[in-house]
Amino acid sequence: MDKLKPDPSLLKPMRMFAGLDAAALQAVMEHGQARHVPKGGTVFKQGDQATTCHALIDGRIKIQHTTLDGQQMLVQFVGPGEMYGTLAMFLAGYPGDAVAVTDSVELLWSVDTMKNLMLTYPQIAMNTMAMLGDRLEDLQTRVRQLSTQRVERRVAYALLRLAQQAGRAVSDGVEISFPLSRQDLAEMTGTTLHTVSRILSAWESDGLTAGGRQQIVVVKPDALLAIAEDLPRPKPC
Amino acid sequence: MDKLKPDPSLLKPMRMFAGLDAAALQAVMEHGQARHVPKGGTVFKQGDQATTCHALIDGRIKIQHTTLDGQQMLVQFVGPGEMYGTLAMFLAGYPGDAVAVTDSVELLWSVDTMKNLMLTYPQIAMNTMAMLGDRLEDLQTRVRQLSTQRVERRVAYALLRLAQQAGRAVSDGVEISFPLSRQDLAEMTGTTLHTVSRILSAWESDGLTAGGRQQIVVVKPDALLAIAEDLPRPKPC
DNA sequence: CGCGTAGTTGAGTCGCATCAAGTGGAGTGG
DNA sequence: CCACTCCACTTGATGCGACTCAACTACGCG
Repeated sequence: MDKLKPDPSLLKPMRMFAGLDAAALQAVMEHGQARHVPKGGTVFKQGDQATTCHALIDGRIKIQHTTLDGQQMLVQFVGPGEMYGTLAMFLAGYPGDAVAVTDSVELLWSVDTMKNLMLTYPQIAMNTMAMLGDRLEDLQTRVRQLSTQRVERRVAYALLRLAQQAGRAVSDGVEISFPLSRQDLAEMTGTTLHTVSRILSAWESDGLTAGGRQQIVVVKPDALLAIAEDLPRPKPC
Repeated sequence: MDKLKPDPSLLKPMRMFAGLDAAALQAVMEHGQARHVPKGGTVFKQGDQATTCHALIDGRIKIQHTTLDGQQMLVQFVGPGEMYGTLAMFLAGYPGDAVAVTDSVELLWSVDTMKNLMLTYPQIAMNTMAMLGDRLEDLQTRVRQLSTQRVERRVAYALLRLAQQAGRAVSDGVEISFPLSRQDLAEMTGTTLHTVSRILSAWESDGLTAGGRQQIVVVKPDALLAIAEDLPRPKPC
């Protein structure tokens, strides 16, 4: 909860505030506040009255839903520069939990403040709609995959996506740059940790991936892509 | 493509234009145009450059995605008073096909016009975001169901939802008021028409539903609800 | 009357969830 | 420094839901 020095240039690369001039960015920044969230800390909880919306400066946050019967579903991983909790502005409460998977730094605004900013600078509203549109497309992709694709394909797709969003080049490939458990992958792809574990074991013995505890390295992205797109598998070399 | 008489009061009950005064509604209406779409007619096609957004006055439209490999997915049925094709304002092209399942009447605006209206009347943008938020919630429900629930539950849920949105009271229950095939239900719930057919046959012989060709009547909504929520099944009466 | 489209129903198969142990590394306390 | 205890992960065995393949029926329309 440390108060950090505000700096409008932080907002510059954020899609939500694209196209705003320096004065507007200054105004936005003045209405928000920065804080630190420790690893494992909760930013907001599912069902809570939505009073704030958030932008991640550094770290990684996961958004997770819990159903009435205890089933978990991982909605998304949020990286630096991305907004989260914005949906709550238009709904009764937060639709999921937000938990820091690594130490994180975020900016936050009250919902009322952000609504006023949107009315003052309609461009923010337009940008937000574009972001919501993208998320709708994403979710539709996910629905389509769940409806029509095998588990292995979905896991391959999820892993490639994570590598792209949060990959870090290492000696033998691209490593997901934050702790990611089999359970997380299972919740992202709508399967069980058992099945994910089996799939990763198989891939590992084929040399497609490597990794350890809560940590995965994509060694052969092209081979994974072939699985994700259901191309005929190349020679097992 | 008949030109129909514009009437601002048509917009009054629409969520997208909630909170606008008469003058604003008048302005919105003046920029749009009405037209007729015959049953089976296509309003827009997936991938087309998005140039228009739409509101349904009367009839029923279905929004459908087609994947590269030919798989179909039914995204939603649109009823009178609802907007569709709005998402396209923020994306490259229309994310799906829009096809009239009955003779329909719609209003349409060009995307540029609507964007200008949003900048002039930011309330429209706020309302649109709220609608997008609801759709996101819907899709998340769908993802959750696909991940965790059996087919029968999903079909029961879909049917109840349709009955609620587009139900018409008839002598022996509530009838879905537009032609709905098993294939449609299958595409909505992520299964095959075979499985849907089996399920409906079973329900029909238990007296939960009735129906014929492209037509379904919900006879015992409470029993269906029990299935949708996975409650212990009551006595087979 | 014949054709096309919508729906039904059976048999066979298999992907994946479920149940059930068991392993190994990381952190903790003695 | 070593034993203890989690917790993430692995791996086998088993069963079943639902997809696939394949006929077949019935309705509606020209």
